[in-house]
Amino acid sequence: MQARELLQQHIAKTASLTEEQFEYLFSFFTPMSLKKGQTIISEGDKVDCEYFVVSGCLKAFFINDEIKMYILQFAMPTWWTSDYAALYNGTKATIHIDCITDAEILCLSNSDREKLCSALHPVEHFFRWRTNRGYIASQKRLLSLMNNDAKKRYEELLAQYPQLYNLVPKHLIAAYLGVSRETLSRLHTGQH
Amino acid sequence: MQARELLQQHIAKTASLTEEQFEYLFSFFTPMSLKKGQTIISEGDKVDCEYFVVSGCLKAFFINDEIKMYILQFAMPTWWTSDYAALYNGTKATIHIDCITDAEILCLSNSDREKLCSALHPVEHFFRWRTNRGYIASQKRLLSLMNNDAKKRYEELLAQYPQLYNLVPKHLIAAYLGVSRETLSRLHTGQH
DNA sequence: GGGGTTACGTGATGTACATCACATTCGGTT
DNA sequence: AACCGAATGTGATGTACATCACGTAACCCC
Repeated sequence: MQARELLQQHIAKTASLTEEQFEYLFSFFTPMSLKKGQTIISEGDKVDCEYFVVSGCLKAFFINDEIKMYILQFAMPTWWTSDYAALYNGTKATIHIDCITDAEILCLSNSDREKLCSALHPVEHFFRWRTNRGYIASQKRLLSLMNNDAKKRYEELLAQYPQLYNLVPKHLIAAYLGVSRETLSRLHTGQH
Repeated sequence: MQARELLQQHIAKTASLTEEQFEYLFSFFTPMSLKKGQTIISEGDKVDCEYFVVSGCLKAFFINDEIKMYILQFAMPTWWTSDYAALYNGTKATIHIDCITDAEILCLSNSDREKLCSALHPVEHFFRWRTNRGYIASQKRLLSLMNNDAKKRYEELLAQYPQLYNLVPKHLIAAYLGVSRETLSRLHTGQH
């Protein structure tokens, strides 16, 4: 599906925009094509944009002591990603974002988003709802991390996103779950 | 400080409302006085409202197998709390909220919030920013939970909210950090 | 298509934390 | 002041997971 059409349908789920309004909104987005392994944000970067994923899969991750990696988010089509702390506070990036597969994305700068939110009430509504869903998902993951062991978390993840099993290497799934790759390899959940 | 004044100042930080607009907004809030130990939301309840804390301290927590408790949030003055997953999805509550101390709160129903967001663009802006800050804080906590040991998390919590040390019992702090009360008691961070 | 990097599996061992058990202290109630 | 339950400290022991070490299989890629 075309980037434009995908974004339009995605927004239409929570906000009603006229064709003209969407045209205006879409004019602020910059499309980009990315190769597997390509970096979008590195720690220490100035962060200007957030990204809407059209195709492919990105990962947003944190690196501790240049040794351990923790994945905050796998970003798949229709998902948004960025270093939001850096983007909203105007601070330097503390996380990295790169491509797990080839990907197409749409970039929206922080200032353009704010301009759009001011200009079009429905757009502000859309972004409130989007953040809201992210917040709720994040709270849920927090609880799961405190309450469940590695095996349960793995099963939950695969139940919710079965496509991850074949799409991303296991050591990245381990980094998302917060366990070592060796531990993940020993779980044996009955999947193949 | 009066509830009304506190809410007004709180909102003014991110949205400009005329006195008249704020008057309209405030008319949708219902004040409540609560006693220490009093329950606001129990697991299984229908959730209609979110709550703005005027004074006192609440806790939002999850109970696993009727044994273990995990605290999602300590809600202090000018903080908002509810079971947002239940509130937004119209599902039954999966968490509990009660009072750690006597407290005053302002209640806003889900439908009234949506009504206000539609009627007043600046109010929608305010709620977008509020959720945004919550999302960023939640991501930060997720990283801290994966990346830091119990002692480091305890020190971070006390650095950010020193008042918690004397305000809430240690076993609740342990439940927030995701460790047992015994482990917390053995940390010895140099605090008093 | 051989060579090197990356992914994955699995044993041995170490460690942070949970759990159980019990003692002690604190805070509120009559 | 005396009491009782809640909160806290601390030892002994168990366990989930990390870490280290090594082997093998899969995937690029000149």
